[in-house]
Amino acid sequence: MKVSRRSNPERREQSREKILDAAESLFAQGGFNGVSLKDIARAADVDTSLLHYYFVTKAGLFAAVLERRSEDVNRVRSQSMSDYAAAAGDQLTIRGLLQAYLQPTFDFIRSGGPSLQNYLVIIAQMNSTPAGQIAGTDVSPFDPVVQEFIRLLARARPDRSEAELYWFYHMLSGAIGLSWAQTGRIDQLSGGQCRSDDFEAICNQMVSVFANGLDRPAMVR
Amino acid sequence: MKVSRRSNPERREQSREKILDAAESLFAQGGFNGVSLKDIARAADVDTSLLHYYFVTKAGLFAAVLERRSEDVNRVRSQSMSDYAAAAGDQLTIRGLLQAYLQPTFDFIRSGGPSLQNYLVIIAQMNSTPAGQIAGTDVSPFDPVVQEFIRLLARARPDRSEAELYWFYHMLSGAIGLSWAQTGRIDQLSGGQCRSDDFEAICNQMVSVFANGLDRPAMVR
DNA sequence: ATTATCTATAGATCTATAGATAATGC
DNA sequence: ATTATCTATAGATCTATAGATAATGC
Repeated sequence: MKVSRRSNPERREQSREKILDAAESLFAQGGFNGVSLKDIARAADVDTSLLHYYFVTKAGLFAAVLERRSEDVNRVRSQSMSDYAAAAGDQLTIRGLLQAYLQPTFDFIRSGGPSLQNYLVIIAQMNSTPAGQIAGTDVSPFDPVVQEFIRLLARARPDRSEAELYWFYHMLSGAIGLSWAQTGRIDQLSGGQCRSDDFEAICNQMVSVFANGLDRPAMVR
Repeated sequence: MKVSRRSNPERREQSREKILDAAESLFAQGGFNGVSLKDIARAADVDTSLLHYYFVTKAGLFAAVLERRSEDVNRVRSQSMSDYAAAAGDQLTIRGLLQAYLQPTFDFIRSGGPSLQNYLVIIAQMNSTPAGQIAGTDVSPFDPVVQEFIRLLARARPDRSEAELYWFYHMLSGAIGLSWAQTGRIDQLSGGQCRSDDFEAICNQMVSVFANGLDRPAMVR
């Protein structure tokens, strides 16, 4: 009956992933404090002590969940933006930039499956959570890419102040976060005309509204 | 030493408020599951059992916190919108509507003190939380006012589809929620050029960007 | 007499650890 | 020999309740 014979690195990797998947899914549903290690262990079909063996503490496990996917998202975004910046040269437009910033992320979500979606639900919740509510997870791993985005915005619209551009990002970020959170609220409000998981529509609408939002001269009456 | 002599209704009211204030503040900081009844009791300077006496369960206390201020916010918004609608008649503009929807809320926040701000932090967190994460608090008390807002948007822009307007609200709602949450993230990103508690700036920027966002014809290339 | 408040505690659950067992390494 | 996994349990904490005490009501 000993069909397994997985190597130790294999066992380690597979167990870690199994635990991270379960944790990701449950943290997305219940938040950091709404889920117990026992819940996660049960979902991953291992014992609680194994979570401690690999991740030491609950906060360590949560941090590992966040770490696992942040690089991928950053890479996709960063790549798309620098491609666009290179192609556009001096002809940067807000619309083009927004498209380059948003499109690949939403494409990535759709192709990334439920794990990535759970990850983004967690990110979305953290995004609207006062810093320091969850121990040791205050810094945003996306900051460098965001700063690059804002630098490019400034190149496309040199007439706007930095503060205006940061506020613009603040609003955009709110809209993105709410979209990632997939709360189903807009589905209910609209009586089914909009669906929280219709990322293509969200992305198009977002590009359109925010591009227009910044394209006009500042403070038009 | 018996200086007190407060009537029973007074004692009841004052105790309830004291507990609700403490709960509001702590729930805002830690979320529903990040705070214990003992924490709240300590902050309110009463015993845990008194929380059960007045609110029966933890979920009941949370619901009471939400209930206490929702009417005020709704009234202020509703009033401002109908005033504007009456004054503008057939000349509704997106900018005017946004102003009417956003301005009084943000004014209210500034004049409302820390309790109202704590309340809105909680609302903001719930807004980007999957429905049903916290027991018995799935319905949004703001829905009727939101629907009224969207009806007026449709009157101002009859060329837009309902779905577009709902998506527009979705984005606006994300931006509002993130602002209420006061996470301090934009402060850090902008190196202090923007402040999460500068509600006047937020409101102005929001009116400007979102008004332009919808003012142009749909799907301009 | 009734309402508000506190004391004491049950019963469940939660994170974390020590130490045993099972599998792989070579 | 080393690494992965499980058993068993400590110690803390959490929600909730039963029942006693203190204050107000009239």
